[in-house]
Amino acid sequence: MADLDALTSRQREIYSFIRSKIQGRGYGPTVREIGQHFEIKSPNGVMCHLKALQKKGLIHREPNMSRAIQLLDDPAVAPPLAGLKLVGRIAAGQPIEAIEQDEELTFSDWVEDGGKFALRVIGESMIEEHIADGDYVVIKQQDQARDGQIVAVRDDDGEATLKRIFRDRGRVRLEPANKAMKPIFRDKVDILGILVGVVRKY
Amino acid sequence: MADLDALTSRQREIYSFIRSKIQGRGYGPTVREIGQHFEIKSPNGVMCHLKALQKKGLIHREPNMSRAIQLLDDPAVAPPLAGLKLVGRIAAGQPIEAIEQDEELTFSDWVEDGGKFALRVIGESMIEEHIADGDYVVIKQQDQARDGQIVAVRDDDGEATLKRIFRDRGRVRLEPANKAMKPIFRDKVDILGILVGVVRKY
DNA sequence: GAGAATTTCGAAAAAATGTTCTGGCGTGCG
DNA sequence: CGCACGCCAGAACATTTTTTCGAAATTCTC
Repeated sequence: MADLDALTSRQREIYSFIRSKIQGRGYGPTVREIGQHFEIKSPNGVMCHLKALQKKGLIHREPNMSRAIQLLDDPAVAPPLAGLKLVGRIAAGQPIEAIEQDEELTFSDWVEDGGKFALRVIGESMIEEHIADGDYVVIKQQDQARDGQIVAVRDDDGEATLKRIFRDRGRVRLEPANKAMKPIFRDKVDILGILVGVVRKY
Repeated sequence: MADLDALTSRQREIYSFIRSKIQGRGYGPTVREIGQHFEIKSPNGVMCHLKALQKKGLIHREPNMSRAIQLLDDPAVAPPLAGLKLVGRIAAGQPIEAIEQDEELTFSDWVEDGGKFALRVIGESMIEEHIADGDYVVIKQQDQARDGQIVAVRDDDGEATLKRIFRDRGRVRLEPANKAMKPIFRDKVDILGILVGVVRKY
């Protein structure tokens, strides 16, 4: 990635103006449009900045062509990963924005890789695992599971159910995480996938 | 969405040429560029098609401006939402892929709107709300909160802490969701935001 | 077949746009 | 201080680009 630090503040302004135009309406600004927005009365003033941006590798231009500005590190090509800034600790007195955030809470691993789906939790059968009624569980599709894993299985009635799985002398034991409920035993179960995440929305 | 069926084959060709240019290099073609590509020797030939496309509502043009073509049903404006298929019930015997999925579990509301951040939960203070150690909470930044809401507040030591908030005779009571812990009272608290989501990854 | 819509050509006018040159102002640096 | 550099004004020029006018071939419809 091109280092934005090497830009002057003016150049950064102009760069993001160009970007906003391209993303906002689908085509970039002309030299004069840029000048008008920043109250630069001479096209040459803008030309200087464009040349600087070009030299620093942020944009590419075709000579003698109107609006022919390409953004080189185009985020449209590499769409922003769906993520949230992960703020682990809050330094006293500092605004949140100032905190160093080198981590992100991303959902791309759930969304992009495929082979996963979500299921809305009904009931309290996994409440001791802190999976509550109304939560969503993210399930990775696979038909095998190891002992002790939490799996989504297809129940007798065709509904999906979430249980911890154990093999028990040739049979399968499905154990809820709720003392008020009893484990169920089956000779064979239809595993839909294993639990990889929980999401709750308020 | 505009019905592409109403287009002649020529118009469809030209429309997708414009689209490919915009998406490929970031700026659209000029009238002449379109003409050159389709071997239309007169700019007016192209103008006709552009006017037709405009009348049919597929593009928008600004008069007297070069390359000022906007695609109206632009899919780049509505990027694919990050989401998981939401499978509420599993029909017996059918493969998962075959289930009707009209709902999705999306994270775009957390990611796109801004003003939100994530915090890793340390400890068991909210365990009765089924927010466990190691979970991530999604916080919407705001400095006000209503009684009973779960909020992230900046603690004395500068750390963030998650508590349920109540106003109690001029003072603020912060109540953990854990019987083993006692509520704390403060004259004034620094609210970082309110809880809007919980995410757990296995 | 008449008429409308689609498609194209050719030429020319008008406007927009990119480019270059000259000059000026300020800031930081050796 | 001289000098490089960022920043901009103003004017002039070359090109590109849009737009219009007039005309025609083709296809489709009523």
